[in-house]
Amino acid sequence: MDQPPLGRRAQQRQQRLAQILAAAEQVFATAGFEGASMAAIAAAAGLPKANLHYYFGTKEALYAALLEELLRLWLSATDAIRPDSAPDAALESYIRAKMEWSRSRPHASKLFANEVLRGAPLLSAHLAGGLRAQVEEKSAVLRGWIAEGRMAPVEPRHLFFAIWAMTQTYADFETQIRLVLDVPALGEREFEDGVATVLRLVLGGLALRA
Amino acid sequence: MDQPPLGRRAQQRQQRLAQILAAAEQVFATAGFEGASMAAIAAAAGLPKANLHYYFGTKEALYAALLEELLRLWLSATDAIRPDSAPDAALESYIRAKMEWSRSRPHASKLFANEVLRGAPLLSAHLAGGLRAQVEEKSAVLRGWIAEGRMAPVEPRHLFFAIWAMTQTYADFETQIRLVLDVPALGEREFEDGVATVLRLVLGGLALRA
DNA sequence: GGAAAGCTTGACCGGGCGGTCAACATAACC
DNA sequence: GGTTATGTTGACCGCCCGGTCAAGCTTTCC
Repeated sequence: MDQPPLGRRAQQRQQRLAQILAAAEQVFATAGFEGASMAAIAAAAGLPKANLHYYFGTKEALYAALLEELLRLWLSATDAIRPDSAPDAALESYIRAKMEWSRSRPHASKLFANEVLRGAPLLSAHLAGGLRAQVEEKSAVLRGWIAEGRMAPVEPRHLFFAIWAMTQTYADFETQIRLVLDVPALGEREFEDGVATVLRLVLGGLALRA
Repeated sequence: MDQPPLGRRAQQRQQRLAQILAAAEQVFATAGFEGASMAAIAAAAGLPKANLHYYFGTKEALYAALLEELLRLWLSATDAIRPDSAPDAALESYIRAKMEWSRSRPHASKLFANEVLRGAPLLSAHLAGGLRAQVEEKSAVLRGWIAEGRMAPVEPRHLFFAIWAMTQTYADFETQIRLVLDVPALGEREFEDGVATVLRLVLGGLALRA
């Protein structure tokens, strides 16, 4: 919005903040809030520990800042679901976006999973607020499609739960999937198979496919 | 297998072990391994902390014992999937069993989720061993059904990932589901809707339903 | 150029953690 | 009943954690 010349100081500050947040995302995601130590995050960021406290104050504040930032991205994925969309194309686009998010930002997904597992102490307000409102809005669209006979009848909110679960599992449970598939890491192949499976279940289950 | 008379001492020992494991399951599930403290588990069990160490030695040993016990139950749910079963009945039975497990033992499911999120440091051997073998075995059954034209072609292992994700989400992400649905707790109604949704997606997606 | 404001960092602190132990209590065995 | 094996527990320990701070450094502003 407003960046006049943006002085050298402000520039370095932005970079430091991003540097710390990136390190925190990685450490928090795999260690959880309690398991992560400020020392470990500092080491991952290549900065002294006291520096993190200068910018974020407390561990919890750093964690909260990270969650807020990621939640903004997370909520912006349902754009394709609009009343005038074609149901199959809209859902396919949504599923592909979710899957791509799991692939490109697995740490973010794991971070959410950790937070929700813990009872979402810092996120419950957002879940009951912004997320719930968005689900209600998009559910209304789906109910419209169902009423018009354009897709099979389902409880739309539970459909969202199912889609979230199936797509995020490729990030959150990556370890398990990797070990069962006996591959060193999830690659193109695995994600393509995953997308194909999820699309088949959702589109097929909703009678949006031959 | 072998319980002769089973003396008073051995009886009390069994009870103590169960008592500690039950408390540990609850605390580890919501706090994670690092977040849980032996003091908290002891308090939940109504025993002094030193008593837990007498029976299990270390925190990690207690955690490992718990995981092993729960894994045994977890692996016993695929019994319905056999070559001579009807695909739709077998998968429906499997899904219902998984969903019931999420409902009756949410702590156990959360415990697994926590462990896998952390990279499964204590479970990776079992995942690459027993679980993988079981998935391969059951996948072979599904491939047989597909070859006979009794269900739509899918990568069976990814189908399992999808079913696990959809069913376990009702335990692991219970907080999120509860907040989005705006209910104080997940009850019969919510689980029935969940079962119906998962069944529709899986059976419909695999062309096992009208 | 000099003062003020913002940033960096090693050293330090109290508290809570997992784990230990010695002293005691209770059950089992002859 | 006395001896031994097993269970119980409060008190304690060293360690690592999140957080603080003062001293020094760098940029900004006049």
